[in-house]
Amino acid sequence: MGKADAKDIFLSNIRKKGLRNTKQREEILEAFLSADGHITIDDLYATVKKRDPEIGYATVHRNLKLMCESGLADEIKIGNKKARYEQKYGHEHHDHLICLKCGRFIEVNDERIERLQDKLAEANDFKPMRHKMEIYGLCKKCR
Amino acid sequence: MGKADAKDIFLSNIRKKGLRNTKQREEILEAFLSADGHITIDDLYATVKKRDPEIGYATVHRNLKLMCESGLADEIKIGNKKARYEQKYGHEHHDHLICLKCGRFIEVNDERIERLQDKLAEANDFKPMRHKMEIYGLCKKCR
DNA sequence: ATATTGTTGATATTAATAATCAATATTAAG
DNA sequence: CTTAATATTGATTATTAATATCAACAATAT
Repeated sequence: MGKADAKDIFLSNIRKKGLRNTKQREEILEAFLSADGHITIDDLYATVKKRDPEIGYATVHRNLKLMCESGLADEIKIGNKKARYEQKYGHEHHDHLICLKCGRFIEVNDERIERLQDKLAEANDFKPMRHKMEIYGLCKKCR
Repeated sequence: MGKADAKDIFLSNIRKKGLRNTKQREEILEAFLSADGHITIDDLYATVKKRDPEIGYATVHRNLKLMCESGLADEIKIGNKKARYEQKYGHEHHDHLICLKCGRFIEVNDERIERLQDKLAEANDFKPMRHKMEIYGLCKKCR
């Protein structure tokens, strides 16, 4: 579950689509895998820019989308705010508690809830594929 | 839980904010309370326009937001799609199963999940205020 | 080497939402 | 009823985030 594995996955997905590898692609991937938390495209762009000031915003945008398609990144959209991205490969599924005051994202997971969600879907003749659960409120520091 | 009550709540909230009532406001509220399901601003605008072609889009937009603030309407944002609004007053809290193929929204509720969500928040020293749970997949017809 | 075709980076476009503002309507006060 | 104060409307413009466009360039296969 190291960075190397994630890179391999990305590369093989790229190839599968008939796409090519480039130094920009590698730099952006490397930067994303080194980042943690829930970052925006702007955050990643700023990081990448430090290493290579020649890289453009569009390239970061495109490649982040590509990482999502490859299963390495996950997009989180809250209202009309900018989308945030988190690592997916080697990270367990989780949901979020989101502080309305400081904006902090707390990652949580509850197996019982997960099971009940599946049952709930089943009871409605619905085939669940993914889900999103966000609890908004006040975190430890802000309550 | 009739329409009249909802209107009273809206009116009193309006007044509390030092705002005024207008015929447009009443028409838009009436149209919203008569609509059902998960409608967009455009949907509501079209309905209102039939009764009174003079009413502008901005007015519908503003007043729908005002209904949200008054607790009569709830906004549902899915990705970058247009926001949808549903009635809140006199309607139980519920979550959604969303079909990825036909776009259908199925309203669901599970008390056990609700309780576990509260416990989950509590276990993280988090004060929950509202939450969103959406399960994406394929509905009965599309699976 | 060279032809092919995907990639990049600057910029333009799209789409949803919200802000602006002059004309108008509502409300309270005299 | 009249008037002053101020909120509302509706057309338009501005803002914001996300994505598309395209000429110059780079990666790949032959």
